[in-house]
Amino acid sequence: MKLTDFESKALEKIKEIPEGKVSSYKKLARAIGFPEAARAVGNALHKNPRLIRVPCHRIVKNDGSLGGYAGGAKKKTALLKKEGVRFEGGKIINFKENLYRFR
DNA sequence: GAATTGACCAGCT
DNA sequence: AAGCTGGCCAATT
Repeated sequence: MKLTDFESKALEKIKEIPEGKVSSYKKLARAIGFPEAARAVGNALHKNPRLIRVPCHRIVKNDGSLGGYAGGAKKKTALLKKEGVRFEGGKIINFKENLYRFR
């Protein structure tokens, strides 16, 4: 199954996120070139090429909430926790500090 | 090719 | 502060 340009770009951008950092769908979309395509980005990740191919668990909502995960939100939280991101009630505590900015 | 869907976002109530 | 509505985008049916 081939990926579309949009998905490819999104995945590439996500790939460059370092461990322990997170980003939002909106910012990722903006990095790609579609500042208002957060929804499309989320969708691209939802029908992920293969789970684990890209650190999609490092992408959360713009508000700091978890959002969703193809393998289960639980897994997502666990992974992030393992990487050093702290959560509280399903939301990131120092979201801003763990936020990775694309260039 | 049109309509529906979905891991979102911002604004309003 | 929490919940609802409308709006944007690409992929799928």
